[in-house]
Amino acid sequence: MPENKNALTEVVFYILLSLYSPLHGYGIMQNVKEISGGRVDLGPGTLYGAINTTVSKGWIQPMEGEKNSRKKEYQITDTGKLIVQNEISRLEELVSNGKKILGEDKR
Amino acid sequence: MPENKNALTEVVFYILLSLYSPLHGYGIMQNVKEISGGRVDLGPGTLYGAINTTVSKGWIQPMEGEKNSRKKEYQITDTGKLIVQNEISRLEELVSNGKKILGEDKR
DNA sequence: ATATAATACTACGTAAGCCGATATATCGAC
DNA sequence: GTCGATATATCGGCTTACGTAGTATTATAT
Repeated sequence: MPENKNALTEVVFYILLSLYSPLHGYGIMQNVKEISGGRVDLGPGTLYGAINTTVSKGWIQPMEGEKNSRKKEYQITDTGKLIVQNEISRLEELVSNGKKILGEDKR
Repeated sequence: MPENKNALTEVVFYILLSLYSPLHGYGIMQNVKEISGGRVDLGPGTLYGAINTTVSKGWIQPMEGEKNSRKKEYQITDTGKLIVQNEISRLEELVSNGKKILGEDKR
């Protein structure tokens, strides 16, 4: 059976990147928009949906304690870091394959 | 309104790359598998579905003539080449953002 | 001759992703 | 004291992508 089951969406990728430092949902929304140069702009449905699926996959986790604030913080897990590294490798493969073809096309 | 409508799927990206030289459907299937190192393996539904959507978007087009063979060849259009270039830029942005965060994390 | 590979294509189902709307609550500024 | 920004969360629906299975024809190998 064909199995292409590794690609992350841009949304998930940026959420994972954002959580290398602990951050709460709303902060993720802002941070993703900022580091993507405004290109990736999350609505609440997208954001909290993605948070839930990544939590249930064990890629991020809510932080302990923190009862004093209404902010709910998350951080990336070791599994999540692995996923990010694999994704970067995959992306680099795409870029390198793409550039190879583009180079041949120029000449 | 938020609009994150630029990301290509791996399947479409590799199909576009394959068509920098004219190629028929079945050949695309084999070529994609080869240049992706076996990672991307298309079934017929996926392949011809993607061919149809990219044709209707004007990213690829069937080649003229060629009545002698039952092979139906396609090639990438100028629009398609633009799409590929934008996609590579987008991918490079992801990689560079990713590596920046990873670098900070190591130290 | 016949089986197998090459080649093209459709129909259908399912899952995932993303988004808008909506609800609710608090904080700070003016 | 009111309004905009901050903050969390759910629901329902739309769209797209992908895969499986099937149909059909022709070329090639044995």
